[in-house]
Amino acid sequence: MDDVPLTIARTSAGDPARTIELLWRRPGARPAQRGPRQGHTVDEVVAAAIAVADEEGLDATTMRRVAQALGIGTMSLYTYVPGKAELLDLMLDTVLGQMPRPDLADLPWRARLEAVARANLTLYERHPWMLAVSTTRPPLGPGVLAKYEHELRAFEGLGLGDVEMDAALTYLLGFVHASARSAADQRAAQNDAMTDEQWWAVSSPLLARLSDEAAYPTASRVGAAAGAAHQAAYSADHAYEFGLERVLDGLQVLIERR
Amino acid sequence: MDDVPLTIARTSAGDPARTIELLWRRPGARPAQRGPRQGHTVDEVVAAAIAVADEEGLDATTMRRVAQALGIGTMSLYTYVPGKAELLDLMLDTVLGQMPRPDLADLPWRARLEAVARANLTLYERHPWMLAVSTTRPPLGPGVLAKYEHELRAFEGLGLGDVEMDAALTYLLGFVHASARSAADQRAAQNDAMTDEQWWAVSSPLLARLSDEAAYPTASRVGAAAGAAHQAAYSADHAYEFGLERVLDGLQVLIERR
DNA sequence: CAGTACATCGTACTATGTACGGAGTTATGC
DNA sequence: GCATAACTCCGTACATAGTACGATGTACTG
Repeated sequence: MDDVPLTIARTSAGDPARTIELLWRRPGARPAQRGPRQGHTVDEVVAAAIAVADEEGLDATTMRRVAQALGIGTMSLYTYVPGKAELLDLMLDTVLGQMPRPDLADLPWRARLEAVARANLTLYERHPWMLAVSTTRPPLGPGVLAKYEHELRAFEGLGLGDVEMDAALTYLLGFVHASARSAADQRAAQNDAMTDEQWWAVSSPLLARLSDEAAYPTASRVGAAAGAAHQAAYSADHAYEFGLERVLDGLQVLIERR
Repeated sequence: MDDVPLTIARTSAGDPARTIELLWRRPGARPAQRGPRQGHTVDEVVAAAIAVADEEGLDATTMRRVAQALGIGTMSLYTYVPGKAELLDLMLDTVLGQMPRPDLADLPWRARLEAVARANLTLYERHPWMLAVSTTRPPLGPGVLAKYEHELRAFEGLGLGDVEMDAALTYLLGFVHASARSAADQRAAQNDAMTDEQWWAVSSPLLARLSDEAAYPTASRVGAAAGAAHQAAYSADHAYEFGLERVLDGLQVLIERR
């Protein structure tokens, strides 16, 4: 505990110290002593940014847009956060901190892991913009740490070593992230539904190619079946359940070796 | 085969027909009949863009930068591709099309899947910018289709149904993607290595918080172990191997039920 | 009261994608 | 041969987004 090389990574190209300082800010912290009082708090800024991102997506979440939501000038925003990247870090940490964290201790391990996975999937559904954030390791803010603590607990008592616990959690969360991406893409594709004639306009060169060469027998067959499945409401959640079973079975093999 | 609802999704907000047309362009296709001949081909444009992205990252791969690499004016680029999003689609399809596709038929199924996974991981290592592309389903170009065909073949003979094959492949590729992201983040963090005094400046508020509250017992313990592991060269490939074993074990449980 | 700290925010700059139209080149049809 | 149309190249200008910089106003300190 006295030499904790907890990995510190950040999306921000700014000052790491300032990012951490903001992440771990306290409500009663010593405010500025002179000059006018700020009209908002960092919490309010972050909340406004999250609301805009949830409602309009990350592309629309510009400094101008967030400032507008708060009723302040764009450049005023920079008195709260040093830059956009830091704002993103704060947004991420905040939504992670807001996740429900029920006590899972009495559940069997598979149910615990399922609960963790489901909570993460729900998080992505509620905040789709998170998928557009590229880092797997945000800065170590209170939300990140509380989440990590809670989720690691789901792996306790399974006979895994510390590094294995981290790796197993990473594995589970990686799967959920991939599922969330896939589901989001599918929703986007459905929202872009094409008319039949548009579809034919797009597809005719493709179909010609497929017919000419029969170069893709397996892909044609499987793709057709998968495509048909994807038109049904079945798809995203079923794919998730399939994958989660694979994930849990894979972990079960490991756990039963202990 | 006569009503192939192959899912068509795209990163482009442009004309889907034009995207597909470009993806499936042929070298000997009928060129323009009038006006000066183009100085480059679409292939050359895409190759230049890939080279820039590989070398400098996706953020640096601006239309201006690609045009400069080709020695043409920025706006000339638009006579080859309608926009940046389409260029991205073309880049993606091209690198997928360039993947080696050895015949895996004589290998046992786990080795086949390992080969598929490793090829995908290598692809991300060679083209890290791919991680910044958000879609799980690029447009159906020749590269995407050839890759899909090749990879599905690795799942043949395992007793899986068509939809299951697609889901299993999705599951495997999702894992690889997550691993690639994690490895890339780690490389980035190492390249950002902080001096000891920078580290203390950043970490002291964090350590104070951890010490004050002992609120994160598991996270502290596991995070320390995982952090230490991550400082070693061990980490990324070991995490990948750990996860791949889980993936394969999880699939094995399924396959052995058939 | 003068000086300092601090909040607000307009202006201007950099960077990026691309609409638009001018200039030049090549083919077609009369 | 010429007018017209198709086509390539590309400069200019515009919209958008992040943010540096400094002017203005407010509140505290000695």
